[in-house]
Amino acid sequence: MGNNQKIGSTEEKILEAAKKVFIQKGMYGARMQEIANEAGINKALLHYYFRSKDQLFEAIFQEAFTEFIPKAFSVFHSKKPFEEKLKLFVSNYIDVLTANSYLPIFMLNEINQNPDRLGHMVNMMGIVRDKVSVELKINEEEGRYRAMDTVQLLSLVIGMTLFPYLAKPIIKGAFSLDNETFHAFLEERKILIPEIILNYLKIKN
Amino acid sequence: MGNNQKIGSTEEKILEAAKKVFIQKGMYGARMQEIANEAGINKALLHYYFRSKDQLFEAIFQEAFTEFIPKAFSVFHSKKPFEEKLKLFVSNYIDVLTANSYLPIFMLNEINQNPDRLGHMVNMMGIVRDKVSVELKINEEEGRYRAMDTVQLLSLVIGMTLFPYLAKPIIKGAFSLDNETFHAFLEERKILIPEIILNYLKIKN
DNA sequence: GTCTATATGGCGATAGAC
DNA sequence: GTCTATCGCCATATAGAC
Repeated sequence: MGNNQKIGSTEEKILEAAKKVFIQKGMYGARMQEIANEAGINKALLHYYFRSKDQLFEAIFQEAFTEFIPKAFSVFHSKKPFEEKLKLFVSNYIDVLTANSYLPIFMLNEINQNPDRLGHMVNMMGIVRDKVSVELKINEEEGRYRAMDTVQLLSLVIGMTLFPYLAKPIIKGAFSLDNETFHAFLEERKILIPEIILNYLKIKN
Repeated sequence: MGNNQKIGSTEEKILEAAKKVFIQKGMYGARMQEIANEAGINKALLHYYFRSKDQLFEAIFQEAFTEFIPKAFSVFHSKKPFEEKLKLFVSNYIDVLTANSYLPIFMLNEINQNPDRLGHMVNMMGIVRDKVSVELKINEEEGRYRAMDTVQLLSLVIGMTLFPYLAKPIIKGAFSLDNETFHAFLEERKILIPEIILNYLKIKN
């Protein structure tokens, strides 16, 4: 393992091109010819490096899974206080998503069409839930937070954070936001989302 | 216009089958043969009723758009107080989604791959935003709510509500929820989501 | 490793009998 | 309206020269 392919190597050019086309068109909409064009090479070379379209797709999909998701959830493994973790997660997640804005809808769609692809993600999310559970419990027992189900909390935060990327064309179209305004809209959520959640969790004196 | 095709007519059987297959596999993953099998008829009949695969797809897509979306957002045209509208919207939206749980990921994905398909939705969402804006403004001026951007509010509520349907296999898999538990999880959100939003909006005395 | 040329199969679409 | 048979294309995949 390890990313010690030369930068600019043919294999890497193929992976870049395939990522772009697969994410844009999906597994069935993508064409091997288009990937070859995008990579500036011949169609037959794709089969030389990756035996089939399926295997090329799987390489892209797994790469997204093993790099993207862990990066987004890494904060939960730190030792910071819960409120800080929450703020950092949202902020960090928004940055990662902004840099890969077409990845989420692609991944969700492919997982829905073939749930077998879930793989390791299941374990990772389970660990995140357990860690968050412990912190919620402590805060609850010490009278700072109200009781709240961890799965609800996580899915609310992730839902709020992720949605603008999934519905980007709808939001931009329906509310006539240009790129700059849309970006500002996303940035604002780094503050807004933790604020809303913490405001609900915290018991007022 | 008008749904006065006989129930069980060939055309309706085709539409049912096409809806099922297109939603499951997407535009490019779907096969005309599979739709024909699902409808219990011959492949050639599909072309007799709908000239091409594209036109059949468009029929399905537009039906989802013109029935599903307006139903979900109809509450905002009523005269109830804002808090009630919010609660009804979330509750009603969850019911509509539960009855069509594979529709959202399908629609979002197809819109992302071809944003031209947005069509009328743009106008409808614009109207919803304007109505909500007015109500937020009144509540703000009368000192009950803090100031909040309408697009943020709408996208937070929709994001929280929609997300479990988009990530259904992930949530069920990662947190090992069976069907019953997952359904209870969804029901709980009818209360939770409005509570969180209103708790944030309302200014405490 | 990289290319051109070609094989192979599948899919959307049509022709034409009934 | 509904079927069977078939066309024509295009996409994946392979063969084989360089």
